[in-house]
Amino acid sequence: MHDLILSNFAMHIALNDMETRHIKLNLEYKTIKKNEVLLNSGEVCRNIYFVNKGCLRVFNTDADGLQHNILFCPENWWCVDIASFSAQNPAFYTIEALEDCEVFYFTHTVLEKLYEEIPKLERFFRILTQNGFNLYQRRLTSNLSKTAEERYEMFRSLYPALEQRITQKHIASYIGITPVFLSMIRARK
Amino acid sequence: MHDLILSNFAMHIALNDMETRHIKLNLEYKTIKKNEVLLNSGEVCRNIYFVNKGCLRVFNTDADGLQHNILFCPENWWCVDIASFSAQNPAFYTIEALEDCEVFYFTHTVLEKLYEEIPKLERFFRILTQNGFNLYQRRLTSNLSKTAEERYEMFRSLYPALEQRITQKHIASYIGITPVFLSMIRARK
DNA sequence: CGTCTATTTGAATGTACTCAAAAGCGGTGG
DNA sequence: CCACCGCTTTTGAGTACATTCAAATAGACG
Repeated sequence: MHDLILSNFAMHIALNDMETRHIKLNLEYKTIKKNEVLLNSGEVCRNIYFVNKGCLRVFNTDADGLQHNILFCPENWWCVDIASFSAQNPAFYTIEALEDCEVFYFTHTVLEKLYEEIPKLERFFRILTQNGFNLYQRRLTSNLSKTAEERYEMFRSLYPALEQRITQKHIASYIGITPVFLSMIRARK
Repeated sequence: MHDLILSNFAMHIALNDMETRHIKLNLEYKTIKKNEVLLNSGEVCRNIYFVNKGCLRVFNTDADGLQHNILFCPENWWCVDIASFSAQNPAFYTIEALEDCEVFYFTHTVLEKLYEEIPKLERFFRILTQNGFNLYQRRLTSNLSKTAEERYEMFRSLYPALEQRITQKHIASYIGITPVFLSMIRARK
């Protein structure tokens, strides 16, 4: 049951048996249905989620009521509103299930305690944050320099399996165009 | 001389006299001339810079040879290609001085050593990375949802003093439009 | 003072959006 | 299992936002 998340930790840190057991004990688990909301914009983000099965999306709703997806989290991804989680203040983003999901999560309180008990975990999440920082920096750069068609191709190579699982309207929102225009891009191939 | 950088540390961590002295001893200092390059895309980013005076820009040059600014670093900002610095592999970005500058910096080797000696520093840079992560996430969101004119207003409110110091062409590149179009936006006010 | 670069202005073009209508698709209930 | 409803995708026409190219003007720097 914990295979995926343990292999995820192992990507950046080495945990011994005792640490592994301790982490498992502190890890919560839950299943959520498609369209269920894990975090609402305006609420405090109390948990950091690991997607074991299914797919989440992170989006913001702008002043005109339009939704903008900034991230998809399929299996093996971590998902959180980092600003809200780390400062425990109201979230800017909403997190919602695109499919039925199974997630593990740490509450903020538990994670702070675990940082003391297993300092390696702090390192793990620092690396995760760094990678995310870099990912967004790169995406910002490509949004500044590339056309919608090129961004669509980038999405397809970043998430090759995901295109079949989520609707075009969500992909369009992620790359920053209207669903109508995405349909036109796809038509001219 | 160290006033600004010490107050910057104090924003997130409390250092005692001994730690402060130790950090000062490990901190390098240098002055650079306008247009001088601190890091070239393709080189390994060996240093993490703190801007004490002047202003740096971070940009990437795309396949067509066009430059795209992703960040300005005036006084009191940290500046680094985080992916290159943390993994010590070739940088994606170039860092260049927009004005004559004074910078402090840690080399990668020294910082790794300092993390062991003063663990609070690891915390400091984790928070810095988190803030940066959040900043880029927000900018990505606003680039997806706002027009050029709105993004220009956002730039002005984020960097109020900077507009007078840097050229329009660099601002245009930062908000992702051509200098010509920025000039038109400014004209219709 | 002259040269080089940045900015402005104008016209033509292209990229992406809005609005509207039709077609496709998935889930639900009879 | 089919019919219906709601949502997504497609298609088309007209429009707005932003770009390119070109030329003129202004500014910065040696």
